[in-house]
Amino acid sequence: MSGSGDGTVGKALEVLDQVASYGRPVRFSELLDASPFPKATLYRFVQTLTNQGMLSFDPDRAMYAPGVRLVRLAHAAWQTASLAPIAAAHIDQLSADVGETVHLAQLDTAQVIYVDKRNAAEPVQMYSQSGKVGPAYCTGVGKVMLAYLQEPALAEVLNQQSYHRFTDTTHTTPESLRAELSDIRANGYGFDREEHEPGIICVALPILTETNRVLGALSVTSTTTRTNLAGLESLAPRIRATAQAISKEAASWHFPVNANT
Amino acid sequence: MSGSGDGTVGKALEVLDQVASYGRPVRFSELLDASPFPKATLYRFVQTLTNQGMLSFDPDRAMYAPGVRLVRLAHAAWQTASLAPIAAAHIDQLSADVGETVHLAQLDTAQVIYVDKRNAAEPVQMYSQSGKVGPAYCTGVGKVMLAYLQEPALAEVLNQQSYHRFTDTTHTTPESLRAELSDIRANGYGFDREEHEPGIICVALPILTETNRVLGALSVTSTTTRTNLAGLESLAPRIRATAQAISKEAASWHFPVNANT
DNA sequence: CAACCAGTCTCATTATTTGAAACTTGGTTT
DNA sequence: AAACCAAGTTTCAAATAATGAGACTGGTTG
Repeated sequence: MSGSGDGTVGKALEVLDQVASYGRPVRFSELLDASPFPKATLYRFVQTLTNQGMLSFDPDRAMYAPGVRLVRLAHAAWQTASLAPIAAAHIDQLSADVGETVHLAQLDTAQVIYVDKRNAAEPVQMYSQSGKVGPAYCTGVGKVMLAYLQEPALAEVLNQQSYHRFTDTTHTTPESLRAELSDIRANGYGFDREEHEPGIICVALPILTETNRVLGALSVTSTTTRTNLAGLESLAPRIRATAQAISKEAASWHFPVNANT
Repeated sequence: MSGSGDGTVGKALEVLDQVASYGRPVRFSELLDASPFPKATLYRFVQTLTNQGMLSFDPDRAMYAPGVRLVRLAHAAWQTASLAPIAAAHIDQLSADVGETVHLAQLDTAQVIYVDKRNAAEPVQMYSQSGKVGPAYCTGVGKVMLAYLQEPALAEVLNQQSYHRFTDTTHTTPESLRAELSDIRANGYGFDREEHEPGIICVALPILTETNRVLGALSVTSTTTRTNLAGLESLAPRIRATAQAISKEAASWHFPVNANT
């Protein structure tokens, strides 16, 4: 009942995603080869998106790329809908205190989107860092967000995971993942046990509303050469304080809904 | 023949823009009041966009905001279609050399989008800076980009400007603007003569392809208390060098279009 | 409890999307 | 220079999806 199937708009956005997925300008024919749509249909979508500014077309090379209008829209999204502006000061502090890399992530349907990051060494967030995506089933931030999803949605999201085995600790079935999710709910935090990349471990905590809806997640990442899970676990209370501060600020932040007229 | 009129997709994107324009979460009824669409139609658009992840809906407050999917798409756009990644090193250098604020902008139909910025004092680009928009007719970067637009498009873009008088040097008619555009073509650079904000002046140069298509623009901004137009004019050759370096790099950057199969 | 309002849903009508196929363009082969 | 080929563009009747007035629902107000 969802996925990529609502009407013409859904199909057009599917095309947009496809173009974005190449990470470089693409030819029409390349898109066509990989597209479920017939030539004329795909062509019309690409035309429409282009003259809407969602795609840009380089006439010299006959190639399409994501358009600048997206940059404008994303600015609005990042400012309004992401936790990043609220969280910025808090994660600065957190990163300074723990001396490790901090990630701030949100859930986009079945994927994790990193909306901000603090590198312990080089404490500067760069635009190009925001917007990166990752799998939900094998990252710390992904799992803690899944753990607090409500049931109709959770089942669907679990189905959409790829369960690709990156390392030998990666979850490869919805069942084993589900089991860990209830552990996470019990503890209030979760780990990445080198499930995505060997040598990389993290602790993650969810950022929840008062009604326990998931807003996002925080993680502190390190390597097995510098610390271990117990070491990271000891940071959980400190991270929780940050998560709660962010949540509290988010609750009071929504624009004053002033009385009508 | 253009504007916001292509089919269902165009209308849906119009709604998306509308939501983004508030800069805060909005109620359905607020959107409805300001919308050309009838209730049921607007409702369907908002639903579709929401379950596509282009909008997010906060069920606690019954409000819509731009969705995180946009952040993901914009990452791709910024990386692939904007000059920012290519230009970064060049504008670092430029900003250091001239000791003033440098802007990198691109044209989104009729508006200017700032895709990167270097502040002389605090030399760090922040995500939240990228994506800001401004008027084309009264900014340095805007005018130099308009100056190199080809005629069918130029006429249309000139029509879409608001010609709001911000200061007493602001252009208020397409004609006076057109006149300045030909000066700009003659010189190869343009100024902002306090047209947007009193006390703020800048020099701007276009970034062009070999075929003279507009890729973007660079500007160096200062204040009337620190310098004057002549002072800024003397920086033009230095800025041109940067613009050319960026253009050259952009030309060779497009992904190697490797032979098929 | 009646009136009201925001938000949601229905369904016959209407307009738009669809896509096979034909055409155009520009480059390459024989 | 004719024939060929691949990429991109346009056409048009049939199929499908969008439209929007109005009905419905659930919560709030006087």
